[in-house]
Amino acid sequence: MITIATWNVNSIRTRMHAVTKWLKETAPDVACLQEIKSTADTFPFMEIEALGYNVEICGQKSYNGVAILSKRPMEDVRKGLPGDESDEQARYIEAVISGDKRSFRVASIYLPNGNPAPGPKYHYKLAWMDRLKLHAKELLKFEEATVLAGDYNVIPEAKDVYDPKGWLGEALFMPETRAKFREILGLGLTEAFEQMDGRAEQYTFWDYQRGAWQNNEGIRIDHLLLSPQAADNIVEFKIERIMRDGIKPSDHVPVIGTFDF
DNA sequence: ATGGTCGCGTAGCGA
Repeated sequence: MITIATWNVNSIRTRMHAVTKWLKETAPDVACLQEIKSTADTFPFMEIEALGYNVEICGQKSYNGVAILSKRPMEDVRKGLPGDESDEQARYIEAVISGDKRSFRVASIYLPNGNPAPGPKYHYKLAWMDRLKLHAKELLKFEEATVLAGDYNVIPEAKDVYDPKGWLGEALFMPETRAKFREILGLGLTEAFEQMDGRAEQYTFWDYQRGAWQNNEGIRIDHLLLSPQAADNIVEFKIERIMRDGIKPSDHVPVIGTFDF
């Protein structure tokens, strides 16, 4: 079995206490991280490698930045989302990893927030989603197991937000955003979340402000999107809600899929 | 009540 996690850590250096504890206890085979807010010269490679992980990053100073940590070697590492050579924001990295039964491709995605909407930031978000759609379409042609993991900054449905009416004007929940997300799914991807026995609400983010965590005012924006070959082999899906507690938590919690790869 | 909290980096922006 292979466990693949996605977690927006909101700065790798500030989060190292929680990250090292998590890598020891949860010990995912693959961890896709977002918002590392570091470049290679400030990323804590040594500490993470000492825990048995190979590390690949697409870094940026102060903002954004994504990484893939993998217990197994990574091949065909690609940094940056294709489709716009002028885009300098570090929001995409992918790699191919061998499981016991088959190899799989995994991506760590930090989709733009897009607020305020409308405006240039929202335009950038939608354009970025168009590029992701094009790239996902290319990846699906391989007909291989593919897991597109990350902070999508998309609330798919009303059930995924504590106050749907209050969020209608937000870039994360606007009809055009959700329609674009559905377009991407429409290529033939499925959400790993659909594997859950969906009783209670299942949020992945709670704002630091206004006691959002204490009041369970959360949203579900961290997703695992699966190619058919990955969806056929998922055996478990978990949201590590408990990670929102503790010392200096990220505002996001890890989301983890287990695959028979 | 136009607030509140983080992180980066040391002012003010991004989320």
